Amino acid sequence: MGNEQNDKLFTTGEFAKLCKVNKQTLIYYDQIGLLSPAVKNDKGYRFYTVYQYEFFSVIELLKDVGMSLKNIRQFMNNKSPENFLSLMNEQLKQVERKKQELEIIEQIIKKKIDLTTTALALDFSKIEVVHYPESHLYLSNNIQDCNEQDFFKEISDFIDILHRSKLDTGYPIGSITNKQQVLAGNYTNYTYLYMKQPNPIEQRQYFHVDEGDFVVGYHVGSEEKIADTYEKMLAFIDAQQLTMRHYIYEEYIYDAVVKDYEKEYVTKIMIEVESKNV
Amino acid sequence: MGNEQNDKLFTTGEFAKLCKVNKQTLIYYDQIGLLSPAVKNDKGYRFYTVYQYEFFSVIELLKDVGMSLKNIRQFMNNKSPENFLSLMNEQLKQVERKKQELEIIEQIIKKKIDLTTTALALDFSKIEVVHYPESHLYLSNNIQDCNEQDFFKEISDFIDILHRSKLDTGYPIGSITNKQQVLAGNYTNYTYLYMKQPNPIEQRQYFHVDEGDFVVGYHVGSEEKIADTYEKMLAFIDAQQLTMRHYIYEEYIYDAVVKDYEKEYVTKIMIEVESKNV
DNA sequence: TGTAAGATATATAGTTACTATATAGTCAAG
DNA sequence: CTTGACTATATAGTAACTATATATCTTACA
Repeated sequence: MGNEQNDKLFTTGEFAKLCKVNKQTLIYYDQIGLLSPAVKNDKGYRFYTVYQYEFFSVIELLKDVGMSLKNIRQFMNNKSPENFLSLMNEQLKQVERKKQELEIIEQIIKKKIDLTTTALALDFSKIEVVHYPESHLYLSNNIQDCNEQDFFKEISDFIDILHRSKLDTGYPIGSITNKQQVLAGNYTNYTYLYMKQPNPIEQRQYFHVDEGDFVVGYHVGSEEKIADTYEKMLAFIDAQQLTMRHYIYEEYIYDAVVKDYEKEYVTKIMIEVESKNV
Repeated sequence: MGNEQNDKLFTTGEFAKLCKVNKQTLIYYDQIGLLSPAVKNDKGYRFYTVYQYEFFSVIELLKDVGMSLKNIRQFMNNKSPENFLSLMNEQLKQVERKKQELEIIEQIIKKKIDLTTTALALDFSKIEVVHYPESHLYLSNNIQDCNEQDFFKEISDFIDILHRSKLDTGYPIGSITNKQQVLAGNYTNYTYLYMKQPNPIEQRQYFHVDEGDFVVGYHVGSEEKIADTYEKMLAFIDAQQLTMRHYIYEEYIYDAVVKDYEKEYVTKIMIEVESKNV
């Protein structure tokens, strides 16, 4: 019958090397009844066959897709080609979900790289008029004059939908204030929260920001003193013979993620304007 | 100054709801110095600001890419736009790696679904001639007449390369025996191990299995009695006036992954043949 | 004003899937 | 017949939570 390599019994150490895992892991798998050696001699020594490698590699596969050892064991105690097939079909769906998640994470990371790169080149002391193309925003409910309770509920709901509807694009959460509030000096009584949607593919309705001119300035420091920056920007608008349109947009450029102290935070303020003489 | 929703302090419970995590998780994050509340009153009560949400969501992002809390904390203790940028660039690469891994897992699962579906429709008692197209195999070193030590080394190396070169296609590990051994009755003295490569895109050199006829049979039960099945198949070859060509291929159809007992395992045997009268 | 529900806090133990360590028994070579 | 390399079990440690027990605090209502 020739030699019988495939009858070779592997010791725990050898099999661990084959599987590229710690020996203790195999002992653990034996203990929890997930993968027991084909043979155990009278001294308690474990011996594995080469056929158990395929078994081990399926465990690895299922682990990689996120299955718990408990669930893997449950399946392994109920082996059949039919069960394996339905398990694999489930796992295929799971892989699809994971791929989608990674896709979203990738987009978010790319956007954060983009935004941070841009931010590093900015001069925060400058106030200027910038022409922006049309953009689409996903809005929260109206939060103007909200009390604390309601504000908590609204921001909570907003973040909820952002996640559930996969609308988190990596842009910062911005806020919209309307002209009346700003003119009354209520710079932080926001009307909406928003997140920019660069690819508004869905049927969902978005808030459209028209193409046009914006007076753009940056506030460095905590929100408490944002009035100073607003006043400078309003003076600039006056000097430039412009008029404010309906909304003012605020977005954090640098926040707790990249700066330690509130006094280093940077808020970008965009005031929608038009020429007075139009 | 209007109302100050954004100055609202969230209690641990509220902030946990906002972040969609267990309250204990926030306490844990505080304990390990990863995310501490903006305010802690004299009673030890924790209060978070809305700005800390962005911080939390970046932690979640980094966790999702596989970073440990320790490493996340290390970054968070060293905040700057520049560091954030380089971290994000690293994580982007990490996401690419993860996407590739998922791609491979997906292919393996799809192949296993394919193979199992096919297997369920097979009649294991039939011996027949099947025409197969050309195929490409990734081969182990020659393992003929190997002793146990060498066999361990070779199979270990083979599996190593399979993983490192991403050649695990989800097909079973097969074995090749040559004609001489089979004619001598040494059915299990294999010459090579192999894994089928359905998409041989690389520059790597593969073993080419020529298009042609194969006598295909199935052995049900442990390898010990495989001689019986081989003898039946050899008789079939004789009866059909065929001659064996150089190699015989063996692959597991049902193994420890889908069957509990060795006596239920199924091996597919493919004997390369040609017509005698050619 | 008192009290009870519901929140907060700390401290500790449990979970999963390992991983490391300590101690003791076993095997194979020289 | 001993030495070194292996095996075993038992136990503790790790990460990142999660649950539970006990105590304190806040708030809403009678």
